[in-house]
Amino acid sequence: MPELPEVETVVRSVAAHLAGRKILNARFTSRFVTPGNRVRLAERFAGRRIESVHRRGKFIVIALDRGTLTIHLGMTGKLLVEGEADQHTHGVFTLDRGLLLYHDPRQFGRIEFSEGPPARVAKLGPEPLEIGFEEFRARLRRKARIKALLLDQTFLAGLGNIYADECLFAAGIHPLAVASRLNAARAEKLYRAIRGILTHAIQLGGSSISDYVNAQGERGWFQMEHRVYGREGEPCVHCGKPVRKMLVAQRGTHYCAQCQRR
DNA sequence: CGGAGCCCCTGTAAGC
DNA sequence: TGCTTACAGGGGCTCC
Repeated sequence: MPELPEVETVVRSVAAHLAGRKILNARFTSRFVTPGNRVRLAERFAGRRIESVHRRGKFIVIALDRGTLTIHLGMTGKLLVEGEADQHTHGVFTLDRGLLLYHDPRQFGRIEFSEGPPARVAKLGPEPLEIGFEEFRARLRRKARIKALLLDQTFLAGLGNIYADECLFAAGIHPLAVASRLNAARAEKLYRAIRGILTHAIQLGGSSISDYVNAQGERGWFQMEHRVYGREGEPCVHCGKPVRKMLVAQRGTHYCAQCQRR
């Protein structure tokens, strides 16, 4: 489940490999990952030079000498700089030195080309690691449940289900708490939790729950630090009560009913 | 505006 | 044992 720390890790692990490279050709095989005319899409990339690789939210944004290549990993997407194509490889970029493979069994990811800045990226909210506390607090003035808001990419860009649960637990805030009713102290706890957890997770190379790996095929280690995600029924690390799971915004939500208050 | 529900997809695991 | 079903969740969509 690539969220901000995983995508950041992928970007860091792929940047040196891609910097300055020329795309000789591209080939796509999925009507889901690359909707529309796949041959025409591939033609857009042929001959282009890669100028930079950045992350914005959960998007990988690759600036070309003309246009932009934007990749979203969805649930099971992987970018790999080595290895061979198999039945789940839906994108192959042949470079003037080496290659870039896009692997995605569930095909929830997307590979897109845009002339200018990608439209999907323009709609994203602020970066969680760049936003200041005052702006964060101002954006919390919404009637939505805090968990739903954290998952909303127009609120903040990059949090997903795992880190939303971990941040709320660290801040002692119940997933169903109404965002606008969080006082300044609790809002600041959440703000610090988001910064701390994302930073720590990036340092550990992200969370490898099932099959997430970086571009070199290496796993992350932050899953060892999860306090509530995937721990339903296990004792809370603070109070010992069993970690509970419920559905919020159609997502499995892990929390401690004792430690997290509305 | 907010939320429920459905959809895209496939590997894995649980249930019968 | 083997088949069927549920689940995992990022994001987009419609409807209320």
